[in-house]
Parts: sequence; structure tokens; C-alpha cells
Amino acid sequence: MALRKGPWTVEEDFTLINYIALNGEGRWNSLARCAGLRRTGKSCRLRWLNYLRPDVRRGNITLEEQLLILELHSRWGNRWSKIAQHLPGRTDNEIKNYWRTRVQKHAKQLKCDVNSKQFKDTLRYLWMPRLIERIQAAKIPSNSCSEVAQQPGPNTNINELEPFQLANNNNNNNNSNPSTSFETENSNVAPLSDLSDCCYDYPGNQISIIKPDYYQVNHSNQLCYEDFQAMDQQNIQLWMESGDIFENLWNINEDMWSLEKQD
DNA sequence: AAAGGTCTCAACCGCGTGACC
DNA sequence: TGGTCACGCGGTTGAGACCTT
Repeated sequence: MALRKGPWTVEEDFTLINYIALNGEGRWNSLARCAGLRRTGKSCRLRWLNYLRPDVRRGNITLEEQLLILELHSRWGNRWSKIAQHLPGRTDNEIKNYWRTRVQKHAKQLKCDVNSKQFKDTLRYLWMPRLIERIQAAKIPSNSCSEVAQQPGPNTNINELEPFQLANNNNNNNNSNPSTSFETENSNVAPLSDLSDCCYDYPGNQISIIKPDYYQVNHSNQLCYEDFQAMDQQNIQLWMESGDIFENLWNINEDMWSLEKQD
């Protein structure tokens, strides 16, 4: 009997779910045989872990998750499964895809290598503080979200830009119409960093940078999240204590631009 | 409306590791 | 000790959705 490849059908999914519900997971090769699936054990395992498992969290990666991914990747590099262990319900595949499609894309747009110090600095000093700022903003009641989003900065629409866009924006300072010069986020990219989405994801202002709901219920991740929390609060403290956050972002942006010009 | 380009993400592949015989 | 098997990980691919012209 020839093995099947390619996308799974609803019937195959149903068979796999039922079989695992009755017999549990593991021993994937024999599971595939016994369940009557014309798939390799490997394929069954992947389908189950990345898609069918009931605790798989689907949908947009939240701001907190983005921040955590950036932080953990800076520590561990491409250790996707290790990183995934600290994001409940997210799979290594999903995180890997996020990194490749979003983060590496931004590196490409900034014309620097994703492993270069320049790009790592951009992440640490532009992107991550920017995410923290947005997470903080999202903590404000949803009816004042729009006010926060429109808070004036050095650039009138600075709060609508991704960090990499700030760099690009500055890149185009000589452009007679800067407001239209920088690249915009591709609209088919999930609006992960959109402020309004934060409000949507955490209705009633329940969002918390310290302990989002799904971290509170997952005790196995407590240690990790405490690490993150410590990092996070330090960062927030640093940025909040040292003056206007927009001013800081702007200054760093200029530094990054100088670095880029030196290269 | 259609053609071509770009992006996303599910799935595959190859390899390393550990358990067992 | 070497062979085999199962499993898990990270890298890569390709179909289809989406966007642009």
C-alpha cells in the first residue's frame, strides 16, 4: 500500500484524532499502521503536534509572544523547540515560520544580515522597546486606545510604524514627502502588532504585560515567564526612567542610521 | 478581469541522538 | 560494541492565498 504525501484530508485527521483519543500518542509508526493511515509515523506525529493537538493555540501571535520570541531567540538562536516550550500552545514550526516570514523579512528590508550585530541591535533597541511600548499602551482601557495610538512624537505618525519602518523612514529623510516614503507593512501579514488587535485579544482591558491569562494557567512555564518578567520590567523601567520613550526611540533610530551609513 | 509576483504556513526531508537488543 | 529503530529538531519546499499592476 503506497504511502500518501501532501496535505491531510478531513477523514485522515478524523482517523488520527479518534485513534489517539482511544489509544494515546507515541510509537508513531505502529500508530500509523494500526490506525489504517497511509502515512508515515513521522507525518502523523507532525500533523498531531502542529495542528490537531487540542492545546495548539492558533491565530495571530500576540505582542507579548512576539516580544518573548525576540528575547528568547537572542538567547538561544534557532532553538525553535526550546523557544516553543516557553510559549504555551505554540509549536516550533509556527515560531520558526514567524521568524522567517516576519523577522528575516525586516532584516532583508533593512539590507542587513539577520545575524549581524546591526540587526540584533535594531531588534533590541528598536523593535523590542517598541513592542513593550505597545503592550503598555494596550493596557490602557480600549476606549482610549485611539488616543494612545495618536499620541504625537517626533514624527506625527510614528506610533503607526513598525520599528523597521522607523529606520526606513529616517532612511528617507531627504525625500520631499517622508510620510509616503517608507515601506508599509504588507497588508496580508497578520496584524500582529496592531494596537487595536491587542484590545480585541484582551477585551475588558484584561491584558497584562506581567501575567497574561494563558501564562497564569500554565504552571510549567512559571520559571520561564518569571525570567521574562524580570527582563521585561527592567526594560520598561529603563525606558520609562530615561525620559520620553519616543525621543529615545528616535535617537536610537538615528544612531542606527549612522551605523548603516558607516557600513 | 487576468497575469504575474509575493507571502504564508503546512508538510516534508535529512540528520543527530538515545534506547534497546 | 555495533546495528536498528523511534523520535525530535532545524532547514527547506511548494501549494494556495493574497496582492499588485
